[in-house]
Parts: sequence; structure tokens; C-alpha cells
Amino acid sequence: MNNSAGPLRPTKFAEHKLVSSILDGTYPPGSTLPAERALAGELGVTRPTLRETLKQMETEGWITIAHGKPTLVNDYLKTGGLGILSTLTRHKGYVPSDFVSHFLELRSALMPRMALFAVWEERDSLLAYLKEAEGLDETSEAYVTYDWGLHLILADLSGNPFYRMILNDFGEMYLHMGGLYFEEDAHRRESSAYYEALLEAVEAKDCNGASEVVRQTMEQASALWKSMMGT
Amino acid sequence: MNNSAGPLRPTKFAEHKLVSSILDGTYPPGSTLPAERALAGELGVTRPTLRETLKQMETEGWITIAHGKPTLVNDYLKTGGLGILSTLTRHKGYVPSDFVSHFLELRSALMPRMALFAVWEERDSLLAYLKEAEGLDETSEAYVTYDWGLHLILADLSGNPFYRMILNDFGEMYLHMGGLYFEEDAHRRESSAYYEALLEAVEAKDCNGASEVVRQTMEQASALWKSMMGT
DNA sequence: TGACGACTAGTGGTATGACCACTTACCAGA
DNA sequence: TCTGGTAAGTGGTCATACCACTAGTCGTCA
Repeated sequence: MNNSAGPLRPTKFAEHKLVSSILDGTYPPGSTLPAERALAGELGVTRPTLRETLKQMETEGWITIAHGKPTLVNDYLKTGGLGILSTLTRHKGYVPSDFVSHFLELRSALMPRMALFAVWEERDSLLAYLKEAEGLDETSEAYVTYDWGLHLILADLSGNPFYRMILNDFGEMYLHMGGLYFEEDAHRRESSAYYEALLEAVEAKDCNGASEVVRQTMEQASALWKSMMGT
Repeated sequence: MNNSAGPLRPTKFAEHKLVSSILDGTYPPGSTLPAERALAGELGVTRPTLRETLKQMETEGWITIAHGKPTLVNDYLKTGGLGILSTLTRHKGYVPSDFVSHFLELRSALMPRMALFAVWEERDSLLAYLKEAEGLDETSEAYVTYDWGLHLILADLSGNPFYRMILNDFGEMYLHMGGLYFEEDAHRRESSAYYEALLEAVEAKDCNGASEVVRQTMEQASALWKSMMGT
């Protein structure tokens, strides 16, 4: 499993190089990329390969390609969708430091609502999942995986597909960041308590109660993170 | 301006054909696509062109490409991000009918929060924008554009870039659907009242009040739509 | 007989080089 | 001065050959 040292396939290499160049200011937003033939030469790949990469970057919102005109570099935070997140995550170091707190803030708006609908509509699969929480290994990986799975289940059961889609876009970022978060024993214990409280509310068929548990936990996590970074 | 009858460039044609084939069940989720060489032949395009299209569809979450294995068709509602929305919108007829109500539901969760932060942080540009509402032409286009612009401004002023990114993904869909919604005189009048109420709250520096105005309007719009479709 | 390993067909990945189509700006003619 | 064509630059497509990974087959060896 050559994880770190893999020579990178040309198409991946080109993407990585280009995104890096945009992020570090070599090709700042508003500027134009070199012509495809020239750019291909610089990167050491052929034009068809380069174009596959460019098309991908375009659908993610990094650039705008137009026939006859030079390719334009976008202000990705303004014009891009959530799709850029997965790519951004792979470029550690360029992820704005406040992205996590912004995500937590957003999550506070979404999760309580998802929980409300989820518990109301269907509880069986949710109950089954929550009961697995007891046997969790005390490892970071186990907790991130489980925690993210809980997010997804709530999204699915809410009946609104958009919740799931939004989470999908955040997936890579969450698994990456959460991996660090759950290294701490205290954080794992806190989450365990959250799972228990939620289980209790769900068993009591208490929609509003469950939603409230989620809300408090989310707000708390958000506030906790802000205070951690603030100091 | 050949809008409707344009012969469609090969790459666009291929995308449209493939997405249609996935949506109508020709290539159902879980199945595999024909080999690239064969598929290129069927579609009447060359392989490099086909591949550009496939790479785009992959980044949007429609399919999963793996070296050596046949290309897999995903269950886009499960694995895809919000990126598929723009493409989906272009395929009218296949947009699930309840997508609008689901969007309105999601919006109810997001906009009040955005408004709260926006009014708190900065009010000047918001005030300026809200004051433009009076001189709006009584046309559908004018209203959709303005209404969507208000969404974007609130997102930007909230300070959380994710709100803007989410809206960006919904952009095409909103402009399309909203175009129909604002055909009705009653709907335009209702929105006008909303803009006025919001302006009032913002001028009074009343964050919570503004947020509440937004919340009520969003909930009301959501409920209204559901009752319209329910009958 | 069973497990291991090379072989091979099928599929995606990349490379070349040529040509088509759109955009822009420059320049010649009215 | 205005107009229209023309040429250069850029993205879009084509055609074909070859490289690289996967999985199933089949022969070999213990």
C-alpha cells in the first residue's frame, strides 16, 4: 500500500500541482492560466491528460473554461460549491484554520432538524445503531467512523436527501479532522455520553427531546472549539 | 443566439445522453457502464472526448471510475454531493417533484441563522440592497434575480463561507424554479412585504428580530408550498 | 489433490500529432 | 471614421497506438 511515496499518476499530479499553484498565489483568482499546450509542457503531461484534469477542476468550481478565451481562475470561495472541499482537504496546510469552526457552526443549524425528523419518521434502524455505541473500541478510528455514521443515518432518516448530500461533501474533511479530535480520551468520553443521552430520548419516542440533545451537543462542541482556538 | 436548437458539442451531448440514460434506468445505479471504447462508439464520439465527460461526471458523483475495473454507476442520492444539482436541473422531467419542498425545508434551517450573523456583523451593504427593493420591475425575472441576490448577500455577510457555497450549488435550480414562482402577482407582493419587514428590523439593529422575520417567512413559504402540492 | 503462480484477456490511463471552432485584435478598404 | 475581413491565439475534437491495472484461467509444483 504505497500511501505516501506513490509517484502519483500524471492526472493526479497535474491536479495537485495546479491546485497548489492556485492556493499559493502563483495563479491568483482573477488571473488566467497559461495556454493548454504550454501548460501541458510545463507540467510534463500531454494535453488530453491535462484537459481531463482541467474539466474536473472546472466542475468543482476552481476555474472557468471558455472556447476561444484563456482559462480563468475563479475566486473559489465565491463561485465554488461544496465540491471543492474534498480537494481542499487533500492539500493540508491550505485549509483555512477557521474552516472547522465554520463547519461546526453549520452543523449546529442542520443536525437538530435532521434529528427531529429522523426520530419522528423512523426509529428502528437508529435505535439499532445507537446500541452499537457501547462496544466501541477505544481508538480514534473507531470513534470517527461511528460518529460520522451517526451523522449519515440521521440525514438519511430525515427524509430530505439534501442533508445527506451536504454531509457527503464534508465527508473527507470530517474524517480527517475528526481523526485528530478523537485522539483525546476526554472527547471520546463526552461523545459516549452524547450517544447514551440520544439513545434514551429515542427510546422514549421523544422527538423534541432528541432534537434538543443534539442541539446542545452541537452548540457545545462549537463553543468548545472556538474557546480552544481563541486562546 | 441559438438557445434551444444548438446541435450540442460532442462533450455536452455525451454528458446529456449518459445522465439521461442513468436517470431513465438504462444504466441503473449499481450497474456498470459499457467499456469506454464501446461506449464512445455508441455515442459517436472519440474516447478522449468521452473520458473528459466521464471525469466530470465522476467528480459530480454520478459514477466511480477505477483502473482495470468497469466503471460503476452510483446511487447519486446516496454518494453524490450537491454538485449534481446543476446537472440535474438541466434535465427537466427527472427532477424529483419534492426537491423544491426539500430545499425550502433546508433553507428554513439556514437562512435565519445567516440573517442573525449578517445583521450583527455588518449592516451597511445589506441596508443598501434592501432599499433597492422598492424600484423593482414587476417582472418574474427581476424578482428572482433580486431575491436570489438577497440570499447571497446574507450568506456572504454571515462570515461563514459554507453558506455561500451551499447556495452556489442550488443557484441554477433556484433561478429555474423561482422563475415560475414569481409569475404570480400574489407571490411578488408577499415578497415585497418580506423585504420591507426585513429592512425595518435591520434599520433598528435588531438581529433577533431580523432573524425572526426571515424564519417566519421561510417557514411560511415552506408550508405554503407543501399545501399547494398536497391538494 | 490442493495451493500457488504465471499467463492472458478486458478495462481504464496516457501519449502523439493533426485538425476543427471560437474569440479577439489588428489592419486594409470604403 | 467606420466597416469588414483576415490572421493569430486559445480551447474543442479526432484518430490511433501503447502503457498499466484487475481478475479470471490454467498449468505447475508440492
